[in-house]
Amino acid sequence: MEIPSKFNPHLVESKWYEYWIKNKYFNSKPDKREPYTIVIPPPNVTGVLHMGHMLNNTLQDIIIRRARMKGYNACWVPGTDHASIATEAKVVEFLKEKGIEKSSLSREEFLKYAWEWTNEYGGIILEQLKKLGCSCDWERTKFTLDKEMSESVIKVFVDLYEKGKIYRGYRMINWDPLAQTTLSDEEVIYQEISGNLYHIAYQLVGSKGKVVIATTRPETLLGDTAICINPKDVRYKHLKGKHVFVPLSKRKIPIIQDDYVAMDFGTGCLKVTPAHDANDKILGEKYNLDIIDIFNSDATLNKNGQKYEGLDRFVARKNIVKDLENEGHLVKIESYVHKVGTSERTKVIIEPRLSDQWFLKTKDLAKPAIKNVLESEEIQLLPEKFKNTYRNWMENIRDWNISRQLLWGQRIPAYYYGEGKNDFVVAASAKDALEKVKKVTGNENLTINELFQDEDVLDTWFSSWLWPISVFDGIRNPNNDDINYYYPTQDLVTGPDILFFWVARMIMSGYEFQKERPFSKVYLTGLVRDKKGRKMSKQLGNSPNALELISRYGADAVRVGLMLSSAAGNDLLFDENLCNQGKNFTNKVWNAFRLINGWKIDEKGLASKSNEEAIKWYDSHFNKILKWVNDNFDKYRISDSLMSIYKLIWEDFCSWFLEIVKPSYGSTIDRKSYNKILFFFENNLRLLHPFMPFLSEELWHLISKRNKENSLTISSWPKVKKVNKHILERFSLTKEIIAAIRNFRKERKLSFKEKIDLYFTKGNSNLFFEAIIKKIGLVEKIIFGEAPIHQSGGSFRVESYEFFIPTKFSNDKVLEKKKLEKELKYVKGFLASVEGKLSNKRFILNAPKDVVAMEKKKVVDAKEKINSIEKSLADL
RNA sequence: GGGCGCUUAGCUCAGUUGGUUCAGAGCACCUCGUUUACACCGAGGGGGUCGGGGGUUCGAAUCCCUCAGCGCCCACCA
Repeated sequence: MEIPSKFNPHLVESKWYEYWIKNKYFNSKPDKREPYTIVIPPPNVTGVLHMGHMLNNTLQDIIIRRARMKGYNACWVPGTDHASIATEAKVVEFLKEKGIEKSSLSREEFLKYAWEWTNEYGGIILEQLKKLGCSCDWERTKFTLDKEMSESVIKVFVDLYEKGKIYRGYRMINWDPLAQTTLSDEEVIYQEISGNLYHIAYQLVGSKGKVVIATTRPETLLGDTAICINPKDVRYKHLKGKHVFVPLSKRKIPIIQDDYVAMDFGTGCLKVTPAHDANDKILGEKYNLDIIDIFNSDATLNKNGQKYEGLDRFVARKNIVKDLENEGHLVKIESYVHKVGTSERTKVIIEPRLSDQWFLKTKDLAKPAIKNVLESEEIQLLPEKFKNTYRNWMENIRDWNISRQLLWGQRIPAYYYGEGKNDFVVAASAKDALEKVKKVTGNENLTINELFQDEDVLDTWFSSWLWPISVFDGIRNPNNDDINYYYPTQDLVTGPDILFFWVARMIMSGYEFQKERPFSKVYLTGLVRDKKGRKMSKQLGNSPNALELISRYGADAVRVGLMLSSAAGNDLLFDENLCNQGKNFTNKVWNAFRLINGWKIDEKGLASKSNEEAIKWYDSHFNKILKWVNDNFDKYRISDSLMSIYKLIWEDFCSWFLEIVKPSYGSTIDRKSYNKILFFFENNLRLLHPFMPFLSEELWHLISKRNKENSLTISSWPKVKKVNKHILERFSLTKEIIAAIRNFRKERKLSFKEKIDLYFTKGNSNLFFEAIIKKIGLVEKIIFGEAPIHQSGGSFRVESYEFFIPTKFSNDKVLEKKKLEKELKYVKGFLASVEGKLSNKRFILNAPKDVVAMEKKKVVDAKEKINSIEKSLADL
């Protein structure tokens, strides 16, 4: 059988993925086994795979594949999120290209287009996850706008409303003028911009005096309904009770006093615009000021904007500033850096706006979510540092604005029946609503057509906060088999950027609706950045195409590349070199197989001594590493786990073990050793499988013919067996001796092919593996006893043992002398420092006994070594 | 403005309660090697005193203080 020297991922990836799917290895049904559940953070239905997804989903796949191998009933639920604002924006754009304006469509027409679009372009990302090798139970795929999912959302809304936790309020909200919707506070990103602070003079009514205020938003003066000063401000005592004219307008507005105004900022006078600033709104309520809204929903000025009506807010600002200047109102313009809220989705500057919105009270919901993360640690955040961030947000949580002025989403189930603002009922369906309205109004003749459902839809997060419950239909159908079996889930793997949007809210909903935590561990990944540390973004064009990466390096290599340096919570500086390292590794493993596969087996032959020794060692060593790997997995130190496996296979298995057991040219290997080697190789593949599912599965089947029940995907994770410490110590000394021999050859320019004799001046063969040293070190004879000092040659020391190798070179003595002297100097210095420590009485008195004993042993060892070196020097 | 975190080899990072093997790993680098698994390889090697300063201690990368730099989260100062 000819096997190419390079692993070709393209030939195996789709083959095995189809095989896994065909055999339903990823599918899960409740059974007697213990469940291990992960719900995917549903990507945006219109999204395409990017590096963040790759990182995130590789981690989940590693965790779930290992759980599956460990015998759990592993269930990874995939799905997508309707992402109302982002998707709607895409659909709007798409329609625009076809010449259709959203405003020209009815709700039904728009939704029809949106669904068509979603069905055509949505869900691509799930197909891409398959390319990565993700072992999701695809039969459980959910979409947050699926009928059942939406019904759950509506049920929860009605439920919370009836509990009095949802209310309608006329509030100052964050308005996105581009998307034409409100945003929750969390969706607003504050960005520092350099703007101007305009100092504007307002003319006092009935006097010649002026009042100068400072503002960053001069255009809003058209909505001013007061000027406010601090009552303690002596500079402005004379203004009390006066009025001013609003510049560019004939309106008179009062001067009010409130200690909210900071005397040391700006001029100490504040213009008050209750319609366009949250704090001004508070002042407005306190002093019963008028509210003048000057903006349309797209942030152009409305009729209150007078002659500026129809202009965009920023155009209006320019014009107004110019006019203020012309009319002598503009005192000065200072450049000023301040923070401005922008929309997370559309990036435009947020406009504070007063409007009717739906809110969810969160204070009570937050209580169990605080307690169980911060106190009982029923839910653990990894890494722990995020607990602080979480606390900070949770303890200052504000009510959640859950309504959005969009079409793509679950429509708010509030039905209006009258003219009044509060003439509405909340019900799961129009039919239920009608019944409720009849009850409320006593009007039995009402029909459904007379009810008007609220135009708004719910925030997307109001459906995704139910995700761990709703994917198992636990809201509509409590106590069904799935929810009882799979909930609570085990791990959630996601980015810290949605800790509040999503994670915290899932925790709240979990305790509220399921009375139980939604998951026990939250693994927060870092951001994927480029190697210069910049965020990956479309604008910068620094994000590699994920699929292209997979096709270039192979999925396994990319997975390994991503995992090689990604501790939880740490940003990952992604460099394609990492993929290359992953690819090299796949090739290394591949070639290890080729090597073993090429050996001729002697069915009757006996195992050589070196084979026996090597097998004993690898058996113990593997278990030592396995334990370490398991520990790291348990601590969610996934990249450390991988690194241990990487070194185990590359260094220990390939560079040491295989080199030892490799039959010399033309000879054979005995059956017993060979079987052991295959057994070890298989165990290596088991450890590798969560990280490199394709390569490992391919090799698993190449090693021997397997039936369906024997796929690596559903095989078992190795159990830790006993480790023989003595054997490990012997091998470690063996390695050191071999390294010393190699060094010796290199120093003396002695060929690596030439056999040597090795004198071991004391001790016995129990200290190391003789046969291995002979084979790997190319040693003809190992002689226990005094070195033949009359011969030319050289000595070396490993730990406190001394070795001697005779050579034919006459110049060896010079070399040897130099080397010995150098070594002597070092050991003497070392001895001096240890003795210094020991002569310190306080050290002897205070340090633990074993530490002191250790130091004393160091002295003895060092002295012995000095003796040995001095003797060698004398003998030269 | 408040809170949190980080600063260890050229790069990315480990260093659990201060004390054997505490100064480590991977990559990169240098030297040597056409050994029939792999040059996407093998063998060997150099490199940091742990951001600066101060302190506690017999002993500190590890604890405390301070300074500097970086990052994150929260917050309405116009």
